[in-house]
Amino acid sequence: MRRDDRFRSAQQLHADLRATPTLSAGLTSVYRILRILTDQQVVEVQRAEDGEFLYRLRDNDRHHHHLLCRICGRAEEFTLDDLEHHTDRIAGQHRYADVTHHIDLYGTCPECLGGQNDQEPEKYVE
Amino acid sequence: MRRDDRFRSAQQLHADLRATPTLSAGLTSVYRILRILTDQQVVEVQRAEDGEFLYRLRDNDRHHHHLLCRICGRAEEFTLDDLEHHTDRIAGQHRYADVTHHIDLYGTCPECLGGQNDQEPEKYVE
DNA sequence: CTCAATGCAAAAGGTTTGCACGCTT
DNA sequence: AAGCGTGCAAACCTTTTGCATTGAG
Repeated sequence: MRRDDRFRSAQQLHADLRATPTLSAGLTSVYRILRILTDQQVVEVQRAEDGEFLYRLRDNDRHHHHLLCRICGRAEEFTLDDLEHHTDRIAGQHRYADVTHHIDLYGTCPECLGGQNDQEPEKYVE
Repeated sequence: MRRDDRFRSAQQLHADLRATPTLSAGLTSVYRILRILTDQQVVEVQRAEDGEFLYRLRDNDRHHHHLLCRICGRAEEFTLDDLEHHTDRIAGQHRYADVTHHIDLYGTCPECLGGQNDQEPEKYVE
C-alpha cells in the first residue's frame, strides 16, 4: 500500500498482490489484515459508490473528506470546516444523538478522463 | 410505503408486507418493484451505514440530503445550499468530471433514544 | 511444543437472475 | 394462445468465519 496511495478494495489489493511475483497472500489474510489496520487507524476506509469498502494508508489524522476518482481510486482530500458546523447544527435542531456524517465526492479525475473507454485504472506514475 | 415514510430496506419492506395479513409478496417482487420505482424516481434511495439500500416514497424533487435515524429509519431532510457550491468548487479545483456527492448524516432520533436497549424500531405514530 | 499467522472452503447477508407456473386478455 | 407478473431456488459478490496446516520462537 505504501507504493500506491489510491483507494483500493480488498479484492483489488488481493489481485494486485497476486500479480506481484514476489508477494502473495490469500484473500482471507487481506481482509483480516485490513481489519486490524483499520482498527488501529493506520488505514482509512472509504465507501465506493457501489458500497464496496476501499482502503489506503492514512497519511494524517486530521478529519477530512475525499474527492475520489471512481475509476482509479485516486483521492483528493478536503476539509469543509463550515460543514462540520452545519451538520452539528442540523443534528442539534432535530435532537438526534450520536450523529456521524458521511460526505464524499465521486468524480472522474483528469488522468482517467483521457482513456475514458477502459474501465481499468490508468497506470499511476509515482 | 404510503403508510410509513421512513426509510426501509427491501428486507424490511418484505417482512412488513408478510406481517400484514391482507398483503403478500415475494422478496423477488419487492426487489423488482423497488428497482422499477427507483428508475421512475418515485422512490428515493439511501444507503444505510452498513451499506444496505433503504427506500421510501419520494415526496418532492428538490435536491436534498437526509439526517437519518439509524434505528427506525425516520428521516429529516435538509439542504445546504452553500455546500453544493463548495462541492462544485472542490471538484473544479481538481478538474474532476461528472462529480456526484453523497452527504448523509446518521444519528439516533429522540424517539429511539428512549428505548435504547431494543434494536427494534419504535412504534411510529402517524 | 506452542502459539500466532495463513489459506482454503464454506457460510453469511444483501441483491439479482433463471425459469417455470398461473392468471388475465 | 400470448404475455405479464410472480415466486422459488439458485447464482452472485463482497465480507466473515471454521478449521486444519504451517512455520517461527
